[in-house]
Amino acid sequence: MRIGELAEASGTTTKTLRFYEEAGLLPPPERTANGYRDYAPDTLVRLDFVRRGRTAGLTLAQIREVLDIRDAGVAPCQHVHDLLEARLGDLDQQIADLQALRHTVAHLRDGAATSDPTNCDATTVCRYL
Amino acid sequence: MRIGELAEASGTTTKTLRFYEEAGLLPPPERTANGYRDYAPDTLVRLDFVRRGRTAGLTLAQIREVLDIRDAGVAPCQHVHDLLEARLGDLDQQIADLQALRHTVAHLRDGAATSDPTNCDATTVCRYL
DNA sequence: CTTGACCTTCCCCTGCACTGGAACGTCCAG
DNA sequence: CTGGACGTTCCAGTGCAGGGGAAGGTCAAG
Repeated sequence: MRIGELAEASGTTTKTLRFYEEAGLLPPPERTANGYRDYAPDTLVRLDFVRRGRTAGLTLAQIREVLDIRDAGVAPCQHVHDLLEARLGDLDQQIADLQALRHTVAHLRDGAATSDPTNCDATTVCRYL
Repeated sequence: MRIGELAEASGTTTKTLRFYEEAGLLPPPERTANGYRDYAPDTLVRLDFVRRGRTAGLTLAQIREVLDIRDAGVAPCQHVHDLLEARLGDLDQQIADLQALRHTVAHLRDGAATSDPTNCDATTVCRYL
C-alpha cells in the first residue's frame, strides 16, 4: 500500500502520514525497491485509532503514549482510562470557563442593549466594557 | 509609570507588555527623556480587561477587536452590542461542541472502566477509544 | 519519448501567546 | 566610579499539528 492510497483510505494526507512517522505514531514502513513507502494493511487500523484519539481531543503525544504501551505488548486499557478521565476534567473546566464567559458577555450585551445613547457619547468611550 | 511597575501592578511581565504593544492591544505610551516607556495610570484598567478576557479563554485578536471598537470612540454601543451578540453565538456553539465531546469522552471512559482486562488483547489497539 | 501522476527528501511557514537572550543604554546607591 | 537593577531594540525559539513548495526520482500510458 503506497502512501497516497493510505492517505486516501484514512482520510488524511501524505504530508500528515510522513509527519506521523516522524512523530513516532507510525513505525517506519517497508520500502519498495524504488524507495517508496509500502504500508501494511493494518496501518489503517492504527490510523483509525489515531483519528479517534484526536476526535476525543487527545494530543498526538498522548496517543503515542498509548500506542507505545500497546506496542510493548501490554494492553493499554488502564492508561486509556486514565487519559480519558483527565481529559474529562479538562473538558469540564473548559466548559465551566466558557459558561462563565458567556454569562459575562451576556451581561455586557444586555448593558449595551439597554443603554441610552446619550450616555454613550464619543468622549467617554463605551463604559459597558 | 515605567514598564516594570506596570508589569508588577498588572501581574504580567515586561516582555508581555511590549508584545501587547506590538500586537496593538496597548497604544504606544509616552516616552520619558531617556526613552523609557511612560504609561498612563489607566493602562492598568485596560490590562485588567485584557487579563479577564484571557482568563476566560478569549484570544488576543478577539480582545483587540473589542478594544479597537472601544478606542474608535464613535458611539460604539451598537457595534459593541453586535459584536457581543455574535460572540455569544460563537460561545454557545463552542459550549455545545464541548458538551457533545464531553459526553463522547465520558462514554468512552465508562467503556474502559467496566472492561474486563481479559477482553483487552494487546495485539489489537484498544477498542475502547 | 514525453507527459502526468505519483513518490522522495529537504527546509521553511502558519497561528497563538508569549519567552529567552544578546548587546547595549540609563540611573541610583555606596 | 563601579555595580546592579532597571530600561531599550532586535532576533530567535517554544509547542502543537501539520501545510507549502522546491528539486528531483519513478512509473505507466499514449
